[in-house]
Amino acid sequence: MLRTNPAFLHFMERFTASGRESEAVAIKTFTAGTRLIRQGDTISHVYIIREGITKCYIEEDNGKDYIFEFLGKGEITGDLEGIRKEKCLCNIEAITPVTVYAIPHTLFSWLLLNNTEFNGLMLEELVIRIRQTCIRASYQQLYPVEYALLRLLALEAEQDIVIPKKDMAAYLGITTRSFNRTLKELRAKNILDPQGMNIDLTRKQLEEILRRFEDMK
Amino acid sequence: MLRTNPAFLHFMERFTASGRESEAVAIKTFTAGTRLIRQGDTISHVYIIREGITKCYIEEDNGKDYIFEFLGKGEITGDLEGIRKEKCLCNIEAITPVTVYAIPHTLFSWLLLNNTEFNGLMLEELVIRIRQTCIRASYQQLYPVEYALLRLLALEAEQDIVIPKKDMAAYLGITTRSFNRTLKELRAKNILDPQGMNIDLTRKQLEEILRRFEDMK
DNA sequence: TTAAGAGTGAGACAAATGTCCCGATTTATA
DNA sequence: TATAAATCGGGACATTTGTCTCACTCTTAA
Repeated sequence: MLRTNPAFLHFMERFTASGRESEAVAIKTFTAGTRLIRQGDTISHVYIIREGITKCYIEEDNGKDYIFEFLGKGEITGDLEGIRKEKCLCNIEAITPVTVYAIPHTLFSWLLLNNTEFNGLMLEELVIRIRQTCIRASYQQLYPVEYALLRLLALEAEQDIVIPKKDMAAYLGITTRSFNRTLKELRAKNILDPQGMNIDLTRKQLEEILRRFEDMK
Repeated sequence: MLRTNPAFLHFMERFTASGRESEAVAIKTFTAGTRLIRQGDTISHVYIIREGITKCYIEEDNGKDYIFEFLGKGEITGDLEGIRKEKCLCNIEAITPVTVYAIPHTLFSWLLLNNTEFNGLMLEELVIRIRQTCIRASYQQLYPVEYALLRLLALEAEQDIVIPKKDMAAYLGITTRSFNRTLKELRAKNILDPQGMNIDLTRKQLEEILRRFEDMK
């Protein structure tokens, strides 16, 4: 849900500290609500998030949004477009103030080709992304919304972040109305029986979720 | 829908023809219905499809299947597990007789590290896979089934292949009942050949249909 | 302090999808 | 060929999700 990549971040810290080719790397900041990348645009840089949280989403022609992931420290964006020169697939929007390393495509390609460590990190990142995207797509298609919602709440509690309802709904691919309804049903049922839901919830997570329910009242 | 990767296939043809390290590459065959890879297993080889069509799908605990893609010539599978040593994410099942190049993980890793062309092909493949998975997940979540189904039929017609209904439904993440119902509705709207599943439309006609649907909004 | 406006939650209804089941058709087998 | 078994399409109903709307709260500005 909120993905991070400490290894990538660490690499960039070392790389920028070591002068030389790293001069091309700029640091950019974005205020909350700004888009780092706009769907359909052609871009010339890859970003690696140094600080802050963004959402990665597609806007469909019918006006609906689908959020793929929330990206935090060390996550890379614009990489798909850096590898295959195509138009941007998703929007990347800052939901907190964000700082990034901006890497020009030329340097990005050079790193992929000449820096084994960077190349390996990139491969791993892509693999993780595919796995998570597949797991989520399947889960959301084949289980009732109630399950997916509960799982999302658990993740949110676990990572100790707060995501606006609108964004949660967009992440689940449902309307806020459905989101509210399901939330209400979960409350009414006193939720529990996580085992029946096939979700591993710790007592701590459950308590956190319940606490948040109270706040939502 | 049916993905292929001619560049990968071509690489393998050249590679196996050139002796040397390629001795480790074996050719395996599978009859229709057999699984090349079983979800949850630990594997030691990566496969590149030389001939035939497979389906790549997750089986959820509730017994439902979700098909991600149909994979044909030149597509690679087991690569995620070759890059990060994890248990298999998906099942890969032959739906026609299939022949593959079986590459041991040791050689696969070696190629990634030492063969720039192979590394590049792998990166591109992963990028394409992410793009397609994202586009589809979003589309299927945010548009009515009718749209997704029609699009699927168009793809099927375009690629001139026949996919069993059960698999089509699993690809769309719906039941066969829903699939049949939607099909019937499309027919009632004179969108499809009333004969049944066999689509008798040219590419051009299908495009016209899609355009009309856009207008219907 | 009040009034207009934005944002939010939920009721009522509509539409979409799943579940259960039966009868028709096809396939397999004696 | 005849009969049993399996498969398939679709009707009827239940459940889920979306749409529209309104009432309520919370600002903000006069």
